[in-house]
Amino acid sequence: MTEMSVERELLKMYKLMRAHFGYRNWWPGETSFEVCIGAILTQNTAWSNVKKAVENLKNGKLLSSRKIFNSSNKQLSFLIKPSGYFNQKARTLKAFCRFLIHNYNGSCSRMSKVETSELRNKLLSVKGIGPETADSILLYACNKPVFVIDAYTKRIFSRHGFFEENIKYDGAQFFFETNLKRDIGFYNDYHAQIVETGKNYCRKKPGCEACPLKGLLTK
DNA sequence: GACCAGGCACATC
DNA sequence: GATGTGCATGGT
Repeated sequence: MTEMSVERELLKMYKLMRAHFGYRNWWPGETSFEVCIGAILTQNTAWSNVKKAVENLKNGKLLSSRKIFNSSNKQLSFLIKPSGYFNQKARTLKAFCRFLIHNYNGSCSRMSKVETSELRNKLLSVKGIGPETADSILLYACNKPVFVIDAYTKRIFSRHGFFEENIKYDGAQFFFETNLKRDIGFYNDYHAQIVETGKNYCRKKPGCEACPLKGLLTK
């Protein structure tokens, strides 16, 4: 496939998903900070469970970088318990808040002023933040044009023949970022559409009958 | 009860 | 570089 036709195919897929699900208006969250917290809590976890954990943090008046940083591990892990992996995630939340406070005075908008690849490397240096979490924060909290890759992305686009399912994170990201115009709003909704498609129609035992991408399947 | 969910760090080969 | 394992809750 030529690069142009790859781009056309990717745009076609986006349009089909978008027509099916409508604009997703991602990421759920009232503030940039809440988006960051959600990005950490949703690691390998259903969003329905993350919502409960975030609600607990709100009700506990703990949804700020300094409050989280100063909370006890016991209190923090108890509040985020519904999202699973609560000990690990409590550590990661604190590490992120420490990072945010020490470098940007606790301000997400200040963090967002940092150049994209530099900020990505800094985020990746925080223990517990890997490529998907870093990119989710970059795109959805900091408004940077980075394409977020997840398990759904690899599954869907490998089934459609664009690459192998075991492709590396950075390889898949390079594929999308070189074939699609770098546009924050577009990347935002494209990833959201992928997640919606993956959740509903492209699980490991797929029920593809109603999938918006049905008919395009090549594998 | 098995399987999965908007991953990541670490050990081992 | 590839592969395996622990982390943990809640929905299907």
